[in-house]
Amino acid sequence: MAVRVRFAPSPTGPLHIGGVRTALYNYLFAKKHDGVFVLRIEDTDQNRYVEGAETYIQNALEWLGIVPDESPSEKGAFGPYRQSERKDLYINYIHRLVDAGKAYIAFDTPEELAEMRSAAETKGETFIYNWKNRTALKNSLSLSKKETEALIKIRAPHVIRFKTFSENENKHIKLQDVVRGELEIDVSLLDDKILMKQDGMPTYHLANVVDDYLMQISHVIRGEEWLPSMALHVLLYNAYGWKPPVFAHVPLILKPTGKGKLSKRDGDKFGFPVFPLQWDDKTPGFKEEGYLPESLNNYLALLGWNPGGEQELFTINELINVFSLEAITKSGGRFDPERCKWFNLQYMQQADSSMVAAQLENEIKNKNVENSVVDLSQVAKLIQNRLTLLTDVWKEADFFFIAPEDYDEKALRKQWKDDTAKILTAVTVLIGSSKDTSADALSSLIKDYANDNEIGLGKIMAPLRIALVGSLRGPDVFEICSAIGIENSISRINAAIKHISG
RNA sequence: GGCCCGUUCGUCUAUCGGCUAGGACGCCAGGUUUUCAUCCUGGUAAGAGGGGUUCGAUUCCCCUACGGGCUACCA
Repeated sequence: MAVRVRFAPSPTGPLHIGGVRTALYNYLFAKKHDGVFVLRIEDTDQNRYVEGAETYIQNALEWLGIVPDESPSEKGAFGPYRQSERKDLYINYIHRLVDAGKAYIAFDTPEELAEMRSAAETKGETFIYNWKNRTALKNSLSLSKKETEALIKIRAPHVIRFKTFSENENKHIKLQDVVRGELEIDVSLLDDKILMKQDGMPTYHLANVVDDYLMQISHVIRGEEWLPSMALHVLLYNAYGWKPPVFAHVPLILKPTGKGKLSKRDGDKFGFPVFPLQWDDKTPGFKEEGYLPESLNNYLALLGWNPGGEQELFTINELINVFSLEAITKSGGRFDPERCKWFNLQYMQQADSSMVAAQLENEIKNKNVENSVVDLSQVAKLIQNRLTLLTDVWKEADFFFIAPEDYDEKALRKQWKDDTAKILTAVTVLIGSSKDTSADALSSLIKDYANDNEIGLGKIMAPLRIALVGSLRGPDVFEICSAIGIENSISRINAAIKHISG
């Protein structure tokens, strides 16, 4: 059987990190089996539709490299891929169920239902619209055919409900889930879910089942929040006489600490992104925070799935190779920002340094910094292995472009001695006369000088660094010297001497 | 409240009845880097509790506890 999977978000906001992982698993599974990965937009709720969300979802998947084979923008043979554009189709399928006596028309208003619910609650009971009370409520099962037709004729607001379970049927059905194994569900406890809303749009449940069937979806890989409705979905497949797909419910991603599902607010609270890309002006995404998509994929893949070995770093192709639904974890996983960062650090170190140079160029442009002497690709190579996030570049390289204006007090107290000014002045003379300005040449020049004059290298290195950088940080001093140029270095040293000693 | 799912170091996880319970993140300690970061080495730390089944249970079953999800004319 050909593998066809789908990722089916609703466009109610930015794609969440949990959604990203679900999409990733679908993608990996599809690619592993030479299958097709479908993106379907589930926009049946017109009230919750958010402008720009669909575009966001597509952009985010593209950034991550989890690109669908079929989607609203990448047409396939099973479109349209937006549920709002498939309305007529659903109506048709819903009426089939009504005609077959497997669904019915209900006239109860939301207010009436809410009232019954709260009435039941005050008695300590739960109101469920199902086989026990459906004949006592206002619907085509309790009303006569004439009454029903009359109501339809005057366009009385109504919904269509699924006759989930009837008294003479088997109460228990068995479900198969790849992740969880066999589940036995008492379907007499289920309610008669609404298939078509008052506005004529189908609900998620109906549209989802019909689309998965029509789009020939072979495996449904989705979040665990759908596990409770799996029985209903299987019942719907049965009602149509369709063979259900294989189901795999993946565990949820939980907050780093505390309780519950990871939410947008957690990102704000703990200072890490929860969306792949920036959504509104306030909330930067993983991209803007300097995470690489490969690293996010790698981290997320391993949060809730594990191939069994001790390997941690996987390219996307390696992930595709070893991915299996059976190896998905059963329990929910906490999102660990620290571990996520560690993965990014690994990928930063392996990245092409031209990416670092490009980022540097952006920063310089954004900050309106003048630069005519410093070679960006040289600096990129010097700082690359010091970066955790791509956006760390400025933090690690600012001093290459901007001379220090003040100097670290603590470092000065410890490292700046009475004779430092004299020694550094000698250093300026030395490097100023050197024809070879490579880091190696400067290094041996200074080391020879220290040797010949019996000056401890420590008396030179730390002050020199302070003079050039402003504090005790950064790559090798001579590399810095060489990168910013001799002229520049000398003027920084003189400025420091003037500022500190005199 | 009802229904469903889950439970191995703080976190992500390995183990598919026989282990001194392995790895990774984090943390701690050393080392390299005459700075800082990276990096290297070592250390820290776990089978929720109680019953069974078995020669033997982290692994299989039951109960309890705890955690999570669902319970909309939302997905």
